This record gives sequence, structure tokens and C-alpha cells, in this order.
Amino acid sequence: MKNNCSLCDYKSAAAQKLTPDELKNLAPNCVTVKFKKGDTIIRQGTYSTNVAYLKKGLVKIHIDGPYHVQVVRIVKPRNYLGLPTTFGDKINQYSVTAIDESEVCFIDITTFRQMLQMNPDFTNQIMLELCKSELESYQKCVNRTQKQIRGKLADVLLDFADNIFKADTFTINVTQEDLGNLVDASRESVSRVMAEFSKDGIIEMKGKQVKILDKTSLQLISKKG
Amino acid sequence: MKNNCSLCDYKSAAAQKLTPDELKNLAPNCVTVKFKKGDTIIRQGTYSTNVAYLKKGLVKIHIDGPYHVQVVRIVKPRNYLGLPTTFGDKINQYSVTAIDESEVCFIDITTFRQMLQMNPDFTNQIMLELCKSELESYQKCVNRTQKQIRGKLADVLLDFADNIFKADTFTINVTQEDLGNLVDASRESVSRVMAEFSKDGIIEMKGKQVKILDKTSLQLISKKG
DNA sequence: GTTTTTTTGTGATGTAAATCACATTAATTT
DNA sequence: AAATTAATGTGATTTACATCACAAAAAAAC
Repeated sequence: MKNNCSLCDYKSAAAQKLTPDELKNLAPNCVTVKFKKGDTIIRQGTYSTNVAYLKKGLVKIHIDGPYHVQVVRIVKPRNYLGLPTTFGDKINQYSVTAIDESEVCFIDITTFRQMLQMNPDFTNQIMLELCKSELESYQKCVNRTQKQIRGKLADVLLDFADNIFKADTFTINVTQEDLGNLVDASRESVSRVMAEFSKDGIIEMKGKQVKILDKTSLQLISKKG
Repeated sequence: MKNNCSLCDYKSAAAQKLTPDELKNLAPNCVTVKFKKGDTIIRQGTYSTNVAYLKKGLVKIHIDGPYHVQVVRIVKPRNYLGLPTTFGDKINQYSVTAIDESEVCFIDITTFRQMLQMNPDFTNQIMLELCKSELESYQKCVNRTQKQIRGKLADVLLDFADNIFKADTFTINVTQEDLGNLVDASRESVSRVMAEFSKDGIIEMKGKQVKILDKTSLQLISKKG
């Protein structure tokens, strides 16, 4: 589907720095594609020929590790998916899969590079995002390797509530196995800890819907447990 | 110590893209500082006011985690230390400590931003490095969380030999505790595994000097163990 | 609406590695 | 050189999870 980028309601912070002319030039060089739950958006090991940008929906970024899959993170709209690959390596180092119905805008790499070349404000914003995400990934790695499962699951639930869904009741469209891969735990352990949280009145579960009842406990567990 | 950047023998890949004029302008806006083993170069939690660039020596980047310190990585010369902080956050998210006598060039942040604003080739190179390091840190995180200690230690030894020292005999100026923090293991476990590697004739240890005798085994352990 | 597949729940068992507790050696300091 | 302090080596014990092995429930396919 062809775009009119100037009128796009989902512009990235970086794209908002583009001039009307630059936006006009961008439009014929990007396409929006819809994905259904479970669809692969980017596949690890394949060539990266476009910059991908998430307009709507929810996706997971995941890497095939030596033993299991690791879900690196869940990404919400208005974020680029895989910028580092675009510049750092021609081959995708990770996969991206839709976990809800999603819309992704694929931008031609040459056009993207031109924008970087021409517009320092755009570049600056992109660099800012790159840096932030790198810092975040350092922090996440420390948490992943040092906290134990209860703490990591508490983190994830808080992240969903505060950052992704911005609501204390939400529906996570991923399996417990996915959650396990997100916190480096087995699906059995996720099941047990979630049951424990329910029993302790910290959360309430109805199928895939989660309601956070006691955020303070969750924050405590995130820190101490 | 004031610099003459034009004549500097340790220019980064990015700085090599600068024009003579830009280099001349850079010189009065950066200082080179020497550090001894154990000296703190950047301290987590403090304000970042400069871009740091490693000219000589060897340093470790480390983060205070919820339970222990995590050594994120060992960095060798001609690399920026903490670029992400410079843009992503004003407060240093990690510490950098010299593990050998080192020389670090501190570049004024405003000057650095000017160079980014003015010289797209410079910017491009910086972005490339940012992206590569982000991809690398994803991969490292997967390894850290999935491999077991023998595999992770094998990785580290191979990294030292192949990337850092570029020799099969080298002296690692860090304690086993540091190595533990680098592979997320206790110092006792590091001691045990290193002893095991020695016994099996894979490496030879004389104090802090390590000689790799059987790289093939090490590569195998890195993959399978 | 039945069947098949996927996802979840829960106990029993196994295990890698942490922790604890010292002994020993090496490196600094005085 | 002697005295501290820091770094290592090694066994015994504990532990947080993984893994295994099913059963039950839910979702998807037919």
C-alpha cells in the first residue's frame, strides 16, 4: 500500500523533523504492510533491504540462541524495528514477529540514508533513539542475568502495564512459553510463578487477560526478589 | 594534556573522516588523560560531560547490578567509551575502569555534536559503530543467559586471543572475580573451570598469563558446552 | 460438534552452579 | 623482611530452576 507520508498520523519522532519536501520524497519510497498475529515481519539470517517502522500493533523481537529462542523485547508502535541491522550488518541478527494485528512501514534503505545525509535533525533523533535503546538493552541484560524469575516476571508485568498498555488490566497475546523466553525461564516456571502471584492476590488472571491488583508488591518483588 | 589532533596517530575511524579544518577545531576542545590500572575513567551515576575515546591501554565497562557487578565488556583502543550515554542519557549508565595503563581522550560534547551536525561522513561512521555495538550486545546477552560457564569462559578466552590481544599467549590483568563478572559466574566457578581447562591441556596458566594450547577444543566448548 | 493441536497446570526428580568455609598462595604495605 | 591484605584453590552443602512426565483445559482445525 502506497503512502502519503506528509499526512501520516503515525510519524516517528525523527520523521517529524523532516521538511515537507523530504516527506514528499519519502512517500514513493516506502510501503505499509499489514501483518496478522504470528506473522513474521523480519526473519533472522535473511538480508535486510529496508528499514522497518512499526505504525500499529505489537511485535516481539527475538533471537535464536544456542539452546532456546530469546525474546529480546516487545515493541509498541512508533518505533523502528531493527535499525541497528540496517547500518551495522546487512544480515538480520534477529527476527520480528507480530503478536497482534500490526502495520509496518518499510522504507527504502537508500532513501533513508539520503535523509540521514541531508537532515541533521533527523539524524540526531535517530541517534538518540539508537543510544537509548542500547542503554536499555544493557540494563535489561543485567536484569536478565541477575534477577530471579519472580523478579523478572514482576518486571515484565510492570513494563506491560506502565509502558506498553498504559493500563493495569491488559491482554497479553503471547503464550507462557513466550513469556519464559522473555525472562529466560522455562514455561513451567512461568506458570508456577504466575499462579503464585494470583494466589497471593497480586494479579488476577482470566485467560490471557491480566489485572494488576497490587502494584506495590510487584515493584517490591521486582527490586528484591 | 593538549592535543594536536591532526597529527594524532590514534584517530578513530570516524575522526579519519574529518577535514583538516575540523581536526584543527577539535584539538583545543579535547584533552588526553592517562590512567593507571584500577583508575576509574567514568563512574556510573555521574553526569557525562564529555565523549571519551580510548587511545591506548585496556579498560572494562561495568554496571552495578541488583546483586553483583556485571562486566559488560573489555574494550581495546580506538573505541569510544560510552557513546550511548552521550546522547541517550546525561547520566552515565555504567562505569569504565582501566585494567592496564591507559590513555583516554575526552572530547567536549558540544564540539562533538558540531562535528555530527557538519560532517555526514563522520556521523555515518559513528552510527555504524553504535549499531554494531548494539547488535553485539544483543548477541552477548543471549550467550550470557543461555550458555553455561565452561562455554562462556571459552568464549572469553577466544575473544581475548582473537580480538583483544591477537595472540594465543596473553596476560589478563583482571582477577578471577572480574572474569566471573564478565561471564556471570562466581569466582569459585571460574577458578574451577580454569583449573579444568589446564588439566585437560586446553590452556596453560602461569599466574595471570594464559597460553591457549588447544583452540579447537575451546571452540568446541564454546559451541556445545 | 468432534477431533486434533496447542497451551497450561502441577508434582517428582535431576543438576549446574551458588554459597559457605577454610587453606594456600601471591601481592602490597609497612 | 615481616605483616597485612588480596587473590586463588578446593571440598561440602544448598538452591533455584530445568527437565521430565503426565493431566487438564483451551483453541484451532475439520
